[in-house]
Amino acid sequence: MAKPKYTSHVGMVDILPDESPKWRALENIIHEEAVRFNFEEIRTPIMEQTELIVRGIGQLTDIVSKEIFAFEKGDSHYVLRPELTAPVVRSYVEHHLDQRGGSQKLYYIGPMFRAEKPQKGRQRQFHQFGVEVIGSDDPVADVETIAFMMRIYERIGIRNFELKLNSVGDPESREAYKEALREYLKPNLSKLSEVSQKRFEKNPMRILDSKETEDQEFIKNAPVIQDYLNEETASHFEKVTQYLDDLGISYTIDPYLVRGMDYYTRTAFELTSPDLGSQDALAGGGRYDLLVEEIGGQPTPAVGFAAGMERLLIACEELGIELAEEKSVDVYFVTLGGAARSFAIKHLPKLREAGVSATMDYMSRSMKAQMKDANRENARYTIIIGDNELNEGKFTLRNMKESEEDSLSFNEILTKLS
RNA sequence: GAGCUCGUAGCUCAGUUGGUUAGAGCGCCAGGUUGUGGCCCUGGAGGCCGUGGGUUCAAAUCCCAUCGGGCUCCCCA
Repeated sequence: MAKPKYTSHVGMVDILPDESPKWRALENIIHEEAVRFNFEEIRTPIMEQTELIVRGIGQLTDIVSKEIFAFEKGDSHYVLRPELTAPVVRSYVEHHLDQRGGSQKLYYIGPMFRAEKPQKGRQRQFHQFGVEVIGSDDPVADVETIAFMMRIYERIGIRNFELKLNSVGDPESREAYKEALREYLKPNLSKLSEVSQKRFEKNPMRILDSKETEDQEFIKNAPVIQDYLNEETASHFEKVTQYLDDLGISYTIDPYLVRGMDYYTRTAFELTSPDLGSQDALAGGGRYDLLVEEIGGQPTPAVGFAAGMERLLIACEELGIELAEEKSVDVYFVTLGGAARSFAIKHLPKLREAGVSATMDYMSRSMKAQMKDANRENARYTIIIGDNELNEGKFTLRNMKESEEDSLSFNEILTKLS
């Protein structure tokens, strides 16, 4: 097939009419559950200042170092947002949302951008939904965040997954642990992979997350952060696990779980699914108690997660879960001749005002073609209008499923359908 | 950034050791039925065989390059 002159950019896909209903169904579920959890929606711009993303996520992360779409215009440095935690925190600080009182329970749905090579479950423009609870230190916030995430999958019917949990420590225990880790790795530093060596000074914990083969034997026997958590952090983590147990949410503790963004502290979690292939992370998140201050606000604890919507839909596909109902329309006007067409166009609004979805042929086609179109559109009823009907003021209402017809006035039809 | 693999109609795919006007199913349009959809029958439209170059009397088919898709590694949603 010859390539069309214009195509979408690599890794940026159109959501076509056959696909969009399931997206809307998913969005509706997220909005509904958010209401039940009393989370409020926040919408931020697609672009942010480059500096915010670099500072927020971390200079050395993969996201910032190689996956960002950035450009300049005049003196401004724009970046297409690769994730939404840093932008939401920016908004929180910029608009003093702390002044609304209490903790802010925010959620979002929207497109994100990362300049990666696309593959299954990975696009350059993709969609996430997520939650950010800003202002609470309480393990309840961690667990409610996780519970919201799990609730979405539960409601959709995706149950085949693993929730991995870890604590990456507060600043104090983290420093102690990093020191121990450096101490442990130092003798073999030159044997580690290049990436890991680069991370050694600034972020040795990411080494634990390494998939490089030469790193594995050192990771295997590395000290575990749990042994370095101070009392407060350990007790926070224990409360999180206890609440999760109370809720019947099962998880596995993975002491080497380290997430891709530098801002995480204490609770970290990740949800993976065997139905996804190699890009198996459905969702991930954790606490980021230092980020608000890093971005210029008051020291404020926070926790959140982000979930990939394409990946969720892939899992649905694998599991045979249909999110959207078949398309349909209540009424299709089948018109014969100009008078019938002008009658139809005048009466469409009356049906719609009554809450009945209604359409008609736009192409002046034969009756047979109109009936065929009505069938394709999955119309519940056709209203057939010709000269006979117009003269008598009675129209043929055809039930398409039952293949039964009635002769009724328009008002009778309106009453019957609304 | 690296590897593997695939590009033929809107979609899914045939196309023999290179050999005349490149095919099927589905979908689309029309007719069979001058006022009735789905099922059926008939017909039609729709192809620079991804693109460029090479080999050959002859290329969808062989070779090279290039672009695009899919999958994998890395990393992440």
